[in-house]
Amino acid sequence: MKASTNYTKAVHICIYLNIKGNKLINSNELADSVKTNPVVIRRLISVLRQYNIIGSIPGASGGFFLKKRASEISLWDIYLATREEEFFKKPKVNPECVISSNLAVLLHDSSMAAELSMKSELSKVKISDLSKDLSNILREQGVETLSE
Amino acid sequence: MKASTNYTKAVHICIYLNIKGNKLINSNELADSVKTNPVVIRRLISVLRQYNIIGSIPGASGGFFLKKRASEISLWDIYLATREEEFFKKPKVNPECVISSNLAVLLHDSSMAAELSMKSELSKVKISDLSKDLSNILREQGVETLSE
DNA sequence: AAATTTTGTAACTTACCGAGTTATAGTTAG
DNA sequence: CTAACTATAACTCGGTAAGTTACAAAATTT
Repeated sequence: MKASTNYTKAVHICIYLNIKGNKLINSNELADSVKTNPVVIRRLISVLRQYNIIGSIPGASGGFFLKKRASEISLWDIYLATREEEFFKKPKVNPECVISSNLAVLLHDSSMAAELSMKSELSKVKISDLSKDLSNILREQGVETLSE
Repeated sequence: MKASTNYTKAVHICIYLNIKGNKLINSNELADSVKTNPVVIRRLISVLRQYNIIGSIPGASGGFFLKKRASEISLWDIYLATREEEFFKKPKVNPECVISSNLAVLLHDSSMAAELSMKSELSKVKISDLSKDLSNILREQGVETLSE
């Protein structure tokens, strides 16, 4: 499996946009929240845009917004958008070894099945659910400020 | 998800040991097959040993062997042994952001569920199955030499 | 329409970490 | 006792995710 924090960052961004409502949020504000660089945000969002999860408006007072309702964006959607090409990363093939040169084929089916099995679980959870969960956590913590 | 080729390498090693039968195989031979360094092999096997998948015998004419029958080692066993601590890698927490500081909690349940959902799929496939699949592939390719 | 604010992206740099290497202590066979 | 191994610590190397700089393009503001 390929390393990446993109999944987690993408969830963060979606919850942020959801909480802020219908306002356009720019990459600077998102970068502050995620504590990273605005370019990193724009790069990640350019992928999420291809998957129709986030929309963007360029130009002065432009910014980003959820392209779908939060109840229509699942963790599986975000997983699909941010996942790496290969589920299990393969080491370089040793052509002199019959095992090595056939490993990808040998593992293909089970890898696909394993990845697909996550779909049913991750599809259950929507961004709207997580926003709600967050509200509850903050209420328990005595924090009242969520949106402003 | 954390990057690592350990899962694939571990499967390779197990198939290799299985095909070679009851002989002890040393880290040099395994390293040649996987095309890596003997230390890399020993490091990986030291983990697999903790999970009772592979055994080792030190000293002259020592080496490695499958600790269980190939039909009792599933891909899930190997996944468990070689997986990284966290299913989805988290970026560093921004304590000033209520989303960031609660993300791990928010995503915990669905991450666990997703990972566990793979169990049923990966448990189905045993090292003995893969060895058999490999034999079939090689037979189709007209290659006769598997063990020696 | 000029100035300003923002996205989009390419190109470069930095930092981290998996992988590879070196070195050495410990273990067993012969 | 020596040779052939494993076990593991400590170090280096290299690839790549992340961060940065730069600037073109787009839209708003004045």
